[in-house]
Amino acid sequence: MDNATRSERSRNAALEAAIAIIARDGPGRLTLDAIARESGLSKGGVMHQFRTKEAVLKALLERQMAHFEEFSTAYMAKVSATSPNPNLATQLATVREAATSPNSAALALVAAMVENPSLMALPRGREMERMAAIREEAADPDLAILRWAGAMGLLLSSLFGMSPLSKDEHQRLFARLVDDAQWAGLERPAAKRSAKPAAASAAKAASKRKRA
Amino acid sequence: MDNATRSERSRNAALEAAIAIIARDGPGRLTLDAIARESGLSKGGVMHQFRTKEAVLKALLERQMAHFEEFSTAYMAKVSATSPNPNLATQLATVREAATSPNSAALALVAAMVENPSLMALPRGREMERMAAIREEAADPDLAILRWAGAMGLLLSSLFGMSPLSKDEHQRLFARLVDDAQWAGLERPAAKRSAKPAAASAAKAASKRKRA
DNA sequence: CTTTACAAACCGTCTGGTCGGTTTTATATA
DNA sequence: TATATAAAACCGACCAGACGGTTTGTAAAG
Repeated sequence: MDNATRSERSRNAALEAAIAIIARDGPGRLTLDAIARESGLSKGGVMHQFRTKEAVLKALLERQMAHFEEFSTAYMAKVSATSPNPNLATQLATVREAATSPNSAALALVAAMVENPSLMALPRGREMERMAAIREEAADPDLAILRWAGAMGLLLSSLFGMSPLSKDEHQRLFARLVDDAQWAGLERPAAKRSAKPAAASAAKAASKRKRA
Repeated sequence: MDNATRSERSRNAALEAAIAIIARDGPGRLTLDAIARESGLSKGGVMHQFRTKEAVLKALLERQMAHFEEFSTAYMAKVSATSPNPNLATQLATVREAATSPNSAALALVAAMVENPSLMALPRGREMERMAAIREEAADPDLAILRWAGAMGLLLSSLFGMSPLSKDEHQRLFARLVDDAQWAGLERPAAKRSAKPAAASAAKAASKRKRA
């Protein structure tokens, strides 16, 4: 086996093991020894790939971010032509993806924040860019953010193991969040002037609607 | 000093210390020694009040649940007469309260899930009841849940230290979530029959206002 | 005098990290 | 092609400190 791919396989095995441990035993049980046991590597082997535990967490985070970045850009390419708010659509789809896939890589977030909260700076930065993009394109920025927040609520509360919702409900709620048509009724102007709330902006929104 | 109150003061000091540690250093740094240091008690003293670390976590959780329970019932009493959906209103207000107060007792949740995810069963159970109540009273149950999910998204993402929102934005978004008038435009029937989406159901929802 | 609240030293285990050595792969030379 | 050599991947014993928890002792409350 090629040396580079050997390394990569080991790194991968370690990170997969880490995620499995977090999902099964909780983030508090994520130790270097546990990773070694779970991955089949020796502790020395793990330490050769990651010089410290923080390095593991960082790699986990970056891996997860890269994964969703990829998903995002692919989805974005699909909808950017047809949707009036492709950034929001993409983010909602991405969050749904994260919430749906079992052993979601999003568990990396939990682990990072447990061990070293300052690691959250990276994902937070990325999140800010995305929110800005969502605001930018939205007829009603706050409403767009609230739809995004709704998706995050569904994701995080299930990640926390405290979501009281069934799979079906989850799916249905996400579907509604994604569907622009269902939110067109109450868009409000971007602030600036007062304006009569519902009627005017609703008409405006309806006129530019574009459904698949 | 009375013996009972002496105990209570110690217990309290330990729990306060625990929350301070979680907020400052992250849940991974919450140890019995740290609690002893932070609270001024000796480790023996802490262990006298809580026989195990899990007992600390449990007490922390129960304390937090009791706190928000109290807030909830008080708020509920205020609005139950005037609001068509007092449960939703109360939950939104409670979540806002949790998100707003610094060193939110909600940090107990994070700590619990780190150390022993199964502890989340208690809050999850309580949450299910609340969601059921919200659904019950809502003209458009899914929309109500989504408003609740939005609030949770704002809370949890700031709890995670990954909220990109400013205080002002936070406040404004919560205000909009709470304000029923801003959501009246797009209510949809409780499923059952199909119905023409926006216009018809909006009118219907408006007409039936209060039913309970 | 008994019970309760606390202190402090202590114990076995686990944790993150180090280190010397072994095996596997890559490269150079003949 | 065979061989010597360097470099990378990997192993597993080891270490110091931190961890959850126990034990023993003491002062205050009842």
